[in-house]
Amino acid sequence: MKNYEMSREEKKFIKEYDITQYDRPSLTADMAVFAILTAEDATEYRKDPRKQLGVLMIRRGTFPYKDCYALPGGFARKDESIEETAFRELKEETSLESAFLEPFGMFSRPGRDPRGWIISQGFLALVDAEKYQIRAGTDAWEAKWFYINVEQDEMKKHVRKDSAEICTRYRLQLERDGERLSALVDEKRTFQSHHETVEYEIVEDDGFAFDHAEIILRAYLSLKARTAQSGRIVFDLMPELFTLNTLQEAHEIILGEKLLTPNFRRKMAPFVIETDELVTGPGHRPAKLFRRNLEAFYAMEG
Amino acid sequence: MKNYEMSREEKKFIKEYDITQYDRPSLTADMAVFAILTAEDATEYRKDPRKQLGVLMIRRGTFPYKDCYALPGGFARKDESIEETAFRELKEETSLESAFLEPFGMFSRPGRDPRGWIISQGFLALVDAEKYQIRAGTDAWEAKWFYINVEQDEMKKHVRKDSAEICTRYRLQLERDGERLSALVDEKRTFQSHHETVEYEIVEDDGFAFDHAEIILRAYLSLKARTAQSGRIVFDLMPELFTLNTLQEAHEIILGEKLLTPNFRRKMAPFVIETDELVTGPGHRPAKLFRRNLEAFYAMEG
DNA sequence: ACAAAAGTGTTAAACTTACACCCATGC
DNA sequence: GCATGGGTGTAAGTTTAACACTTTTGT
Repeated sequence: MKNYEMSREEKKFIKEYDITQYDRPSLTADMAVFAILTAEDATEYRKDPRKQLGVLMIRRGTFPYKDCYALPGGFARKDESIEETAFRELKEETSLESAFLEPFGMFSRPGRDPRGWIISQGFLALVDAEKYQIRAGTDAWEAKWFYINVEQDEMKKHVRKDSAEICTRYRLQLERDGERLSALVDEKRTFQSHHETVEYEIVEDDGFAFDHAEIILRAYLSLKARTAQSGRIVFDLMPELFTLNTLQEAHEIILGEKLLTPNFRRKMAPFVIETDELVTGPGHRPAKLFRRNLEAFYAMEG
Repeated sequence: MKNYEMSREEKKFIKEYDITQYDRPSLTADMAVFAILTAEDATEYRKDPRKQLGVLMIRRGTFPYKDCYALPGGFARKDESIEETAFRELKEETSLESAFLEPFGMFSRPGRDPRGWIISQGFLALVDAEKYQIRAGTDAWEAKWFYINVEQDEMKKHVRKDSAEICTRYRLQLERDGERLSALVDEKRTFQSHHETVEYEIVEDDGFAFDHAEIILRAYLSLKARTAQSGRIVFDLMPELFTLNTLQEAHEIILGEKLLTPNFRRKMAPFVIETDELVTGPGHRPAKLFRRNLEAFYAMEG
């Protein structure tokens, strides 16, 4: 409901405006869909099955990058916003109706797609694996959950009086059922003339389509950063009811470090509400189920 | 340096691939350039001139939105990334060589540009006003600094057991030399089926081109959020040497609240280095100049 | 002298961290 | 019994928040 009204002159201008006279890119949305997966290791009595962070990949059936794995995603249409593209594609390719879905970066490096000038909005998507996992195996798009592993491989640091350069090499590895994708991505933070810039470069790539190794890495780093900050984001990986230990495991998997249980529980206490329900595990005390405390999430400033 | 090699078959596919068969958008980069401006109020002796947050706007000389104010920005070229577009345009339109420049959102709502399907990557840009301010008055693009004022106007909150809706109305006002632009933008956070979404809508718009009122608001909110979090970002609004009071004022202007000086100084102490230089002000003790402590910025993890 | 800004010190409250400990369960 | 995960308490250390206070300057 804008107050702006076009004059006749302006209407004429618009009518005669030829947008095709300029080069235009194609626009896609690519989703890095994460979930906490339960490893299908042989579990001994009393020992909980190990959990891991998983990312959803799609095997490409066509050129380019045929038989490589790519992120779910697709081309934007004229009559939708890029967020709508992302939701539509997520639904089409995974039949998931709802998920955490948030743009985290634009990928537009020249040459990133051999078909031409194609830019991509990267989305970070989080789903509850229990709700989803079953469908993944049965669908027709060759979707597959991979276990993801990111290691900080190496780091060079040059800090001088008024410039700095910090390079970090990340090793990204996806693995499942003997299939293995891996890549090395360099992150370069430069500080010069009092401003910081960050650049990424794919140094080595084995099995990923396009620049999707970089997209996955950056999605993961953004997930990790947000987990470290407030932890709120991790709730989006949980089902409606969850135990505090499940939540803690999710935090630990994302952060890559063990947390102290008593402290973790105290920190989370305001954001969860205890329910009457219990889950029994083999050989140990049953755990209480919790749900989100929406009021606490939205208590601030108001 | 990717390991991926194309087969002959694939090369043929690529050669025959016609990207023009699909609809494509035009892509622009729009920059919300912020700086701390010194208000040109008549200042009494001993009283420091008031400072305000400023945004750089450009008066449009052509349709559409002729005579409205728009953000600096422009169309992306085929052979550059969107970050390069942003830097190029910033330089072309403001002759600034360096600035903090970071993408913060993609704007792609259908109908946002009457010329057709045009999407825009929003950038948050921060510059040191002292370095810049002089050029602003003399350049040929009708660039102009506006004082920006954002008020949280109204808020509706409905939090139920498993859904929530929080609407906030923001009043955005830009003002300078008697010229005045204003807009109302609604923010709607929805929490449903355990996931949160955020939407923005321009409810009222007076003087802004396109959806730039929304872009400015979201850029400001992102600046404010990052200031509240760590405050590191505020250094990008400072010149090389600055007093702690200048820095504190910048924080206060962005956050819209007074801070306690002793606490602020303690918090900033690790990130600044004292220099020998002093600035004298009228009628009060001279202030020490500080510069950034890069080592502290990059001390973590390594 | 005095008003304005520059800058320091002191304390209580809040939060974080680390560790020690008890509980409930199924084999 | 015992290993495993579920769950609580407590004390030390650190950070934050609030306020009182001294210093230096130009007119």
